[in-house]
Amino acid sequence: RKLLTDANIDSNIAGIRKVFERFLTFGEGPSDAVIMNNADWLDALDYVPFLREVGKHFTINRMLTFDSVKLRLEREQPLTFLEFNYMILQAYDFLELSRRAQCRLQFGGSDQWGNIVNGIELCRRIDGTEVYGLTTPLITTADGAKMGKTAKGAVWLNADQLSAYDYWQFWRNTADGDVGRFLRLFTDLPLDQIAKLETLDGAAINDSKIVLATEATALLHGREAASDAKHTAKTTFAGGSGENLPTLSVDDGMSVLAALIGLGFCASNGEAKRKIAEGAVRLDDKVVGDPALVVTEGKLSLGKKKHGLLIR
RNA sequence: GGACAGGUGGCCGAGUGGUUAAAGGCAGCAGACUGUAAAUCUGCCCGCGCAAGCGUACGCUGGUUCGAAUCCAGCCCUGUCCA
Repeated sequence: RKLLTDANIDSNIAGIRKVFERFLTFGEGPSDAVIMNNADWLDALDYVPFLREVGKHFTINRMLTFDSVKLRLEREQPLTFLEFNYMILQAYDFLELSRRAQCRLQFGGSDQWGNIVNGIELCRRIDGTEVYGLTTPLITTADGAKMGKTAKGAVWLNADQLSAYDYWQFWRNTADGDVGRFLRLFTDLPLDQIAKLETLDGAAINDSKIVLATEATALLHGREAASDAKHTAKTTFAGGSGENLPTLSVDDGMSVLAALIGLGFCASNGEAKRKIAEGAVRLDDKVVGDPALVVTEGKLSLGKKKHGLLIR
């Protein structure tokens, strides 16, 4: 595991906060959310007192039984003492959170189960407080892959990394078999409505995917951005040019290659040329065959899904 | 500190002097088929160039050689075992 610098950590905290602000209210009110930094207590720890007060509650025997440790050892992969301690520190975090902020529930992916359970035990043993854990299964797609990959890499929640339109497209391209499950997990729609949506099959399931995309996008980016994305997709895929597509203002004499790069569709001239040779590039729905073509304005497309507007 | 093994393209992994911009797999992109799905098939997959070609690249720095990912030296890092 890579060690992060303080500056990295600060920017990560800021990024996480930005995303969570979509869903939570941060502030001073009784039910408002707070972000706490475990460096506040971990940095101040004295090793020996920590071992005496916290370390005595952990047996190696028990730590070795947790999957995170057991699997590493079974595979004969190295596990440093630093990493081995991670479980104890996360348990201690729960204790501190329960003390400082009356935190009672720790929520995480199922891979965090061991860490969470250890925190629960520690709170009970040291303070006698009763705290709880809740884990969710790791979400995989119908074909068994971990979620988190999309056409452009990770599914970023931050709009700077992935626009609302691209986020909408991610959900729009959900595999058929995932639609019902994802509607339940990632939207707030009533369950009876979801039950209806997931009975659609064949081409009709596309309507369910549009609902999924719009609802999921509305939660993260707002209802308006979701509607815009839906509208853009509709006009774009119906053959017209949606007005919310990424745009690029073209300079005089700009080549189609430069335009493809400018829109972020291709990483290099070489890639852009290859795509043209493959017949993947279209300008106003007409295939572009000449890499030297000078573009002025219109809708530039790479493949079926990537579209951008060229403006003067 | 010692012995051994290893560090190759986003990842895994082959390659032990020229035919190596580097096998194969995964991931990714595109084309066909479709429903903006899945599966399948096909092509692509370091950069620049229309091209011939050029430039970079196999942990780092030097060296040997006409020629090095491949050989040599030193260093750094990782792992296993010993102290």
